[in-house]
Amino acid sequence: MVTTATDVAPPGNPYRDGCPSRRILDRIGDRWTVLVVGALGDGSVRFSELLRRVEGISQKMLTQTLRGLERDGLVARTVFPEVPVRVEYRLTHAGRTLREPLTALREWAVAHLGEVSTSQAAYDTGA
Amino acid sequence: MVTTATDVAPPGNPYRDGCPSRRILDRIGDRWTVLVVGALGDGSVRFSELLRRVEGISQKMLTQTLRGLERDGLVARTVFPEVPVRVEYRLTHAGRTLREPLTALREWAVAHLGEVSTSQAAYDTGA
DNA sequence: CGGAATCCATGTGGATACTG
DNA sequence: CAGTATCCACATGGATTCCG
Repeated sequence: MVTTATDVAPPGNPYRDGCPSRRILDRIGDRWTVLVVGALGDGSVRFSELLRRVEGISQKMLTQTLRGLERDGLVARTVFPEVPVRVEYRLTHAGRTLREPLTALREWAVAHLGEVSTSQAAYDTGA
Repeated sequence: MVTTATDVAPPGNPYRDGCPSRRILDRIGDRWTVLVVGALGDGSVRFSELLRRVEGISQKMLTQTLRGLERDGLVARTVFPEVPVRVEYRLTHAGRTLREPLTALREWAVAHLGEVSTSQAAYDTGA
Protein backbone atom coordinates (compact mmCIF):
# COMPACT_ATOMS: atom_id res chain seq x y z
CA MET A 1 0.00 0.00 0.00
CA VAL A 2 1.19 3.40 -0.92
CA THR A 3 0.42 6.01 1.69
CA THR A 4 0.44 9.71 1.03
CA ALA A 5 -0.15 12.86 3.03
CA THR A 6 -3.69 12.78 1.79
CA ASP A 7 -4.73 9.56 3.42
CA VAL A 8 -2.28 9.09 6.25
CA ALA A 9 -4.52 10.95 8.69
CA PRO A 10 -8.15 11.85 9.26
CA PRO A 11 -9.84 15.18 8.42
CA GLY A 12 -8.38 18.23 10.13
CA ASN A 13 -5.20 16.77 8.80
CA PRO A 14 -2.08 18.37 10.30
CA TYR A 15 0.01 16.72 7.62
CA ARG A 16 -1.64 18.94 5.07
CA ASP A 17 0.18 22.15 4.41
CA GLY A 18 -2.50 24.74 4.98
CA CYS A 19 -4.41 22.99 7.74
CA PRO A 20 -5.13 25.20 10.75
CA SER A 21 -4.32 22.36 13.11
CA ARG A 22 -0.73 23.07 12.16
CA ARG A 23 -0.98 26.45 13.83
CA ILE A 24 -2.19 24.84 17.03
CA LEU A 25 0.69 22.43 17.04
CA ASP A 26 3.02 25.34 16.42
CA ARG A 27 1.70 27.18 19.43
CA ILE A 28 2.05 24.16 21.65
CA GLY A 29 5.48 23.81 20.23
CA ASP A 30 6.78 27.08 21.52
CA ARG A 31 9.28 27.17 24.32
CA TRP A 32 6.93 27.82 27.21
CA THR A 33 3.29 26.87 26.61
CA VAL A 34 3.65 23.33 27.89
CA LEU A 35 5.24 24.51 31.11
CA VAL A 36 2.88 27.41 31.71
CA VAL A 37 -0.20 25.24 31.26
CA GLY A 38 1.29 22.76 33.68
CA ALA A 39 2.18 25.45 36.18
CA LEU A 40 -1.38 26.78 36.17
CA GLY A 41 -2.65 23.49 37.45
CA ASP A 42 -6.14 23.51 38.93
CA GLY A 43 -6.13 26.87 40.60
CA SER A 44 -5.95 30.58 40.10
CA VAL A 45 -2.38 31.72 39.89
CA ARG A 46 -0.92 35.19 40.03
CA PHE A 47 1.42 36.50 37.39
CA SER A 48 4.34 36.78 39.78
CA GLU A 49 3.70 33.30 41.09
CA LEU A 50 3.84 31.88 37.56
CA LEU A 51 7.06 33.75 37.03
CA ARG A 52 8.49 31.91 40.01
CA ARG A 53 7.05 28.53 39.14
CA VAL A 54 8.38 28.41 35.61
CA GLU A 55 12.04 28.95 36.21
CA GLY A 56 13.94 30.81 33.58
CA ILE A 57 10.98 32.32 31.79
CA SER A 58 11.24 36.04 31.28
CA GLN A 59 8.45 38.39 32.14
CA LYS A 60 8.03 39.22 28.50
CA MET A 61 7.68 35.60 27.46
CA LEU A 62 5.27 34.83 30.28
CA THR A 63 3.06 37.72 29.22
CA GLN A 64 3.25 36.68 25.60
CA THR A 65 2.50 33.04 26.35
CA LEU A 66 -0.46 33.95 28.55
CA ARG A 67 -1.85 36.31 25.91
CA GLY A 68 -1.64 33.56 23.33
CA LEU A 69 -3.41 31.10 25.59
CA GLU A 70 -6.05 33.69 26.41
CA ARG A 71 -6.61 34.37 22.75
CA ASP A 72 -7.05 30.66 22.17
CA GLY A 73 -9.64 30.53 24.92
CA LEU A 74 -7.51 28.25 27.05
CA VAL A 75 -6.76 30.66 29.86
CA ALA A 76 -8.96 33.19 31.65
CA ARG A 77 -7.49 36.40 33.00
CA THR A 78 -9.00 38.19 35.97
CA VAL A 79 -7.93 41.63 37.16
CA PHE A 80 -8.60 42.60 40.76
CA PRO A 81 -8.60 46.40 40.90
CA GLU A 82 -6.74 46.61 44.16
CA VAL A 83 -3.67 48.60 44.96
CA PRO A 84 -1.34 47.29 43.90
CA VAL A 85 -3.11 45.48 41.11
CA ARG A 86 -3.59 41.73 41.33
CA VAL A 87 -4.05 39.59 38.25
CA GLU A 88 -4.89 35.93 38.31
CA TYR A 89 -4.87 33.35 35.58
CA ARG A 90 -6.60 30.05 35.41
CA LEU A 91 -7.29 27.42 32.81
CA THR A 92 -10.68 27.44 31.14
CA HIS A 93 -12.54 24.21 30.56
CA ALA A 94 -10.90 23.88 27.16
CA GLY A 95 -7.55 24.63 28.75
CA ARG A 96 -8.03 21.85 31.26
CA THR A 97 -8.65 19.36 28.46
CA LEU A 98 -5.23 20.24 27.14
CA ARG A 99 -3.60 19.37 30.43
CA GLU A 100 -3.89 15.67 29.93
CA PRO A 101 -1.95 15.34 26.67
CA LEU A 102 0.62 17.86 27.87
CA THR A 103 1.09 16.05 31.14
CA ALA A 104 1.63 12.84 29.22
CA LEU A 105 4.28 14.60 27.19
CA ARG A 106 6.07 15.97 30.25
CA GLU A 107 5.96 12.58 31.87
CA TRP A 108 7.36 10.96 28.77
CA ALA A 109 10.20 13.48 28.78
CA VAL A 110 11.02 12.80 32.40
CA ALA A 111 10.70 9.04 32.04
CA HIS A 112 12.96 8.80 29.00
CA LEU A 113 15.50 11.35 30.09
CA GLY A 114 18.19 8.84 30.88
CA GLU A 115 17.63 6.69 27.84
CA VAL A 116 17.79 9.70 25.53
CA SER A 117 20.85 11.19 27.18
CA THR A 118 22.71 7.91 26.86
CA SER A 119 21.82 7.64 23.21
CA GLN A 120 22.95 11.18 22.56
CA ALA A 121 26.28 10.59 24.23
CA ALA A 122 26.83 7.47 22.12
CA TYR A 123 25.84 9.30 18.96
CA ASP A 124 28.17 12.19 19.68
CA THR A 125 31.09 9.94 20.50
CA GLY A 126 30.77 8.70 16.96
CA ALA A 127 28.25 5.92 16.69
CA MET B 1 -0.44 26.21 50.49
CA VAL B 2 2.33 28.02 48.77
CA THR B 3 3.63 26.22 45.72
CA THR B 4 6.98 26.92 44.13
CA ALA B 5 8.93 25.57 41.20
CA THR B 6 10.69 23.33 43.66
CA ASP B 7 7.71 21.31 44.74
CA VAL B 8 5.21 21.78 41.93
CA ALA B 9 6.51 18.73 40.08
CA PRO B 10 8.29 15.45 40.69
CA PRO B 11 12.04 14.76 40.23
CA GLY B 12 13.34 15.30 36.69
CA ASN B 13 11.52 18.56 37.09
CA PRO B 14 11.07 20.41 33.81
CA TYR B 15 10.09 23.52 35.73
CA ARG B 16 13.62 23.75 37.04
CA ASP B 17 15.91 25.85 34.95
CA GLY B 18 18.78 23.51 34.26
CA CYS B 19 16.83 20.27 34.07
CA PRO B 20 17.64 18.16 31.00
CA SER B 21 13.97 17.31 30.56
CA ARG B 22 13.68 20.87 29.31
CA ARG B 23 15.85 19.97 26.34
CA ILE B 24 13.57 17.10 25.46
CA LEU B 25 10.52 19.29 25.56
CA ASP B 26 12.38 21.79 23.42
CA ARG B 27 13.07 19.16 20.79
CA ILE B 28 9.49 18.02 20.72
CA GLY B 29 8.60 21.64 20.47
CA ASP B 30 10.27 22.20 17.16
CA ARG B 31 8.23 22.71 14.06
CA TRP B 32 8.37 19.20 12.66
CA THR B 33 9.17 16.45 15.16
CA VAL B 34 5.56 15.76 16.07
CA LEU B 35 4.58 15.37 12.44
CA VAL B 36 7.59 13.31 11.41
CA VAL B 37 7.12 10.83 14.24
CA GLY B 38 3.49 10.51 13.27
CA ALA B 39 4.32 10.07 9.62
CA LEU B 40 6.72 7.25 10.39
CA GLY B 41 3.90 5.23 11.87
CA ASP B 42 4.59 1.54 12.28
CA GLY B 43 6.65 0.87 9.23
CA SER B 44 9.88 1.58 7.45
CA VAL B 45 9.61 4.75 5.44
CA ARG B 46 11.90 6.14 2.78
CA PHE B 47 13.25 9.63 2.92
CA SER B 48 11.40 10.75 -0.16
CA GLU B 49 8.19 9.22 1.09
CA LEU B 50 8.47 11.19 4.34
CA LEU B 51 9.06 14.30 2.32
CA ARG B 52 5.74 13.67 0.60
CA ARG B 53 3.84 12.68 3.70
CA VAL B 54 4.73 15.73 5.70
CA GLU B 55 3.60 18.50 3.43
CA GLY B 56 5.57 21.68 3.45
CA ILE B 57 8.68 20.32 5.16
CA SER B 58 11.89 21.12 3.34
CA GLN B 59 14.50 18.53 2.65
CA LYS B 60 16.87 20.29 4.97
CA MET B 61 14.42 20.29 7.85
CA LEU B 62 13.46 16.66 7.31
CA THR B 63 17.11 15.67 7.41
CA GLN B 64 17.73 17.75 10.48
CA THR B 65 14.67 16.42 12.29
CA LEU B 66 15.58 12.82 11.47
CA ARG B 67 19.15 13.34 12.65
CA GLY B 68 17.90 14.72 15.91
CA LEU B 69 15.55 11.79 16.41
CA GLU B 70 18.30 9.38 15.52
CA ARG B 71 20.63 11.00 17.99
CA ASP B 72 17.97 10.67 20.66
CA GLY B 73 17.63 6.98 19.88
CA LEU B 74 14.06 7.38 18.72
CA VAL B 75 14.60 6.60 15.05
CA ALA B 76 16.72 3.98 13.31
CA ARG B 77 18.28 4.72 9.95
CA THR B 78 19.05 1.96 7.48
CA VAL B 79 21.01 2.45 4.29
CA PHE B 80 20.54 -0.03 1.44
CA PRO B 81 23.62 0.20 -0.75
CA GLU B 82 21.77 -0.09 -4.01
CA VAL B 83 21.95 2.19 -6.99
CA PRO B 84 20.44 4.59 -6.49
CA VAL B 85 20.76 4.54 -2.75
CA ARG B 86 17.73 3.74 -0.64
CA VAL B 87 17.43 4.90 2.95
CA GLU B 88 14.70 3.88 5.31
CA TYR B 89 13.71 5.20 8.68
CA ARG B 90 11.67 3.61 11.38
CA LEU B 91 10.84 4.29 14.99
CA THR B 92 12.82 2.41 17.61
CA HIS B 93 11.06 0.95 20.60
CA ALA B 94 11.63 4.17 22.52
CA GLY B 95 10.36 6.11 19.54
CA ARG B 96 7.17 4.11 19.49
CA THR B 97 6.52 4.95 23.13
CA LEU B 98 6.57 8.59 22.12
CA ARG B 99 3.85 8.05 19.56
CA GLU B 100 1.09 7.78 22.10
CA PRO B 101 1.52 11.19 23.77
CA LEU B 102 2.14 12.84 20.43
CA THR B 103 -0.93 11.27 18.89
CA ALA B 104 -2.96 12.53 21.83
CA LEU B 105 -1.60 15.98 21.14
CA ARG B 106 -2.44 15.87 17.47
CA GLU B 107 -5.90 14.62 18.23
CA TRP B 108 -6.41 17.38 20.74
CA ALA B 109 -5.36 19.91 18.13
CA VAL B 110 -7.77 18.54 15.57
CA ALA B 111 -10.63 18.18 18.04
CA HIS B 112 -10.34 21.72 19.38
CA LEU B 113 -9.64 23.40 16.11
CA GLY B 114 -13.04 25.02 15.80
CA GLU B 115 -13.27 26.07 19.41
CA VAL B 116 -9.87 27.71 19.32
CA SER B 117 -10.45 29.45 16.01
CA THR B 118 -13.72 30.91 17.27
CA SER B 119 -12.06 32.18 20.41
CA GLN B 120 -9.27 33.75 18.39
CA ALA B 121 -11.68 35.54 16.12
CA ALA B 122 -13.57 36.93 19.13
CA TYR B 123 -10.35 38.01 20.79
CA ASP B 124 -9.12 39.75 17.68
CA THR B 125 -12.41 41.54 17.11
CA GLY B 126 -11.76 43.12 20.46
CA ALA B 127 -13.07 41.01 23.28
C1' DC C 1 18.08 9.05 -4.29
C1' DG C 2 19.54 11.08 -0.24
C1' DG C 3 21.72 14.04 1.33
C1' DA C 4 25.50 18.16 2.64
C1' DA C 5 26.70 23.03 2.25
C1' DT C 6 25.74 27.72 1.78
C1' DC C 7 23.22 31.97 1.97
C1' DC C 8 19.86 34.67 3.84
C1' DA C 9 15.10 36.31 5.76
C1' DT C 10 12.42 36.03 9.54
C1' DG C 11 10.97 34.77 14.14
C1' DT C 12 11.91 33.91 18.87
C1' DG C 13 13.21 35.37 22.90
C1' DG C 14 16.43 37.74 26.41
C1' DA C 15 17.83 42.24 28.81
C1' DT C 16 16.64 46.55 30.06
C1' DA C 17 13.97 50.57 31.06
C1' DC C 18 9.70 52.70 31.86
C1' DT C 19 4.43 53.01 33.37
C1' DG C 20 -0.53 52.75 35.44
C1' DC D 1 2.33 44.32 40.85
C1' DA D 2 1.75 43.53 36.29
C1' DG D 3 2.60 44.79 32.68
C1' DT D 4 4.38 47.63 27.87
C1' DA D 5 8.05 49.13 24.76
C1' DT D 6 12.48 48.86 22.64
C1' DC D 7 16.61 47.04 21.19
C1' DC D 8 19.27 43.33 19.79
C1' DA D 9 21.42 38.50 19.46
C1' DC D 10 20.75 34.22 18.04
C1' DA D 11 18.27 30.20 16.34
C1' DT D 12 15.02 28.45 13.02
C1' DG D 13 14.16 27.34 8.78
C1' DG D 14 13.44 28.15 3.54
C1' DA D 15 15.68 28.21 -1.23
C1' DT D 16 19.27 26.90 -3.87
C1' DT D 17 23.26 24.48 -5.40
C1' DC D 18 26.30 20.70 -5.50
C1' DC D 19 27.81 15.71 -4.49
C1' DG D 20 28.46 10.31 -3.79
